[in-house]
Amino acid sequence: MTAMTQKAQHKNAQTAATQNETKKPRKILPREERRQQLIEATIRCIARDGLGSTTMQMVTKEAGLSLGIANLHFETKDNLLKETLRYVAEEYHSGQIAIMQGQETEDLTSRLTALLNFQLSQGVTQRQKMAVWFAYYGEAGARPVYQKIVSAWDRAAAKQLETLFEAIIEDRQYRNIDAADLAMGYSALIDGLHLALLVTPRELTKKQAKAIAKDFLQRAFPKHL
Amino acid sequence: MTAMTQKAQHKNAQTAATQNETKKPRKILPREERRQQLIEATIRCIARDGLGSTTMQMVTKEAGLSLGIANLHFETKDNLLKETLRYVAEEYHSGQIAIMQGQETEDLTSRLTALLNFQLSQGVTQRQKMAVWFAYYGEAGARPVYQKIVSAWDRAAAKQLETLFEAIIEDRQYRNIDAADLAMGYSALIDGLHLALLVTPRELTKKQAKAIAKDFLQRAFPKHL
DNA sequence: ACCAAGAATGAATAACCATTCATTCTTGGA
DNA sequence: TCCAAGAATGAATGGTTATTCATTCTTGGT
Repeated sequence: MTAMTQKAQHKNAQTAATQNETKKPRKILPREERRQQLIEATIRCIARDGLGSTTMQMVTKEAGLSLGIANLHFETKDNLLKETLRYVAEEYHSGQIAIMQGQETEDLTSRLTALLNFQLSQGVTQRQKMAVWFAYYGEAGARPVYQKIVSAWDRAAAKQLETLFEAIIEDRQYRNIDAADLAMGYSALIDGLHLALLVTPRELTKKQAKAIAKDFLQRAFPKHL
Repeated sequence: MTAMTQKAQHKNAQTAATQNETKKPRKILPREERRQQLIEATIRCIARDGLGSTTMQMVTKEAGLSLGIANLHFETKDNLLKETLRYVAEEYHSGQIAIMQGQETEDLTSRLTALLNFQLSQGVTQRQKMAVWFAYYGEAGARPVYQKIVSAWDRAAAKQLETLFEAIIEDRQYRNIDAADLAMGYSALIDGLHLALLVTPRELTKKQAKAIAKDFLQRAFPKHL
């Protein structure tokens, strides 16, 4: 390492994210923008190659940047992965919560269908997102940090769903229904459908998944659906 | 680092699996026995440390054996992981199938509850098993091999469940129920409950999970449950 | 136009890990 | 009892990866 670094000329530089070309015009951007860029590259890598075999080299190349940049903005790989999970968890859960407590409509039925449509929407059910989601769940058993990141959002969403179900039960006086249990069951059903869409997409279309989820709600709340 | 790594003598040797003691009596066993021993050690490692950070060193130490033994019996790490998944998948799915097509009872209702009790039994829902299960699902998006290993069993179990539901529908002439969709919904619910038991065990007991699954079936087949 | 601050780069480093294989040990058959 | 077959061991190897940091480049303020 005493010798000068003579980098010679290798200028094949393919910046995958935004298709650049022959050279490499170094660009300086604000911290937050770079972080976002790296998080999104990380999502793409995890979806394509799995959480286990995603490397810094892959992520930074996917982002069209240099190897050292991830450590510059996230300190460690571990941090980058945690921030990526945080981003995906926040996107999904805050979307749900917004619908459930949103003022757009007081109508309980349409709020319910809006929730269902969001949970099985194109945006949420794209392979990329679901792959990331389950990659983290797969490691959650061994990494309490991941559980902690998700659990705060998760609990909030569960609470909201329970409240919504309680309102529906009250609205038309359903009998022998426990809002908490039903909410847990519905959430589990949605998770299970996401998993099926990811692992066996041949056996289940998104349309079918929606029909199945709607069926669940119809059986529970026949007076509303 | 050109010098030899002279880590001297560290003979604390703890063979975690079967608590051995001071020395190390080498033992020779038939191939199948060793393979099983290593698969079980692998399961424990994946559950404890995650699929991503499970190393050969950990697995062989967990089994109380030497580093080279896994390669001796499984050729590669990749193979060991595949065989481990195959073992877990077979155990779970063949258990289900045995119940569904078993001759023990012709009674549809008790067959249904037997299935449910198995799917949420102590054996199936122990952290160790579920952690392995979801660790593999997490990588399935990026590793078609894993999908293939599970999919054959999965399809068989799905077919059986559909047949069972068809028989139940026929038995008491339920109307407006699609056996295939309902079977898919039920399977998704069970998967989702397994996930919840793994990731948020604080929010869901096994008893609760059983109640929720039974609830689903009761709503679908009120004349049977 | 110029320059200092600091953003970006990537070669080098140090650590880790799967796999190999020379050697040691075990055991069933003679 | 003795020995050959082959099971088990673990140090060594080669490849991969996260992380560091000296160097280069960009840009906003003057």
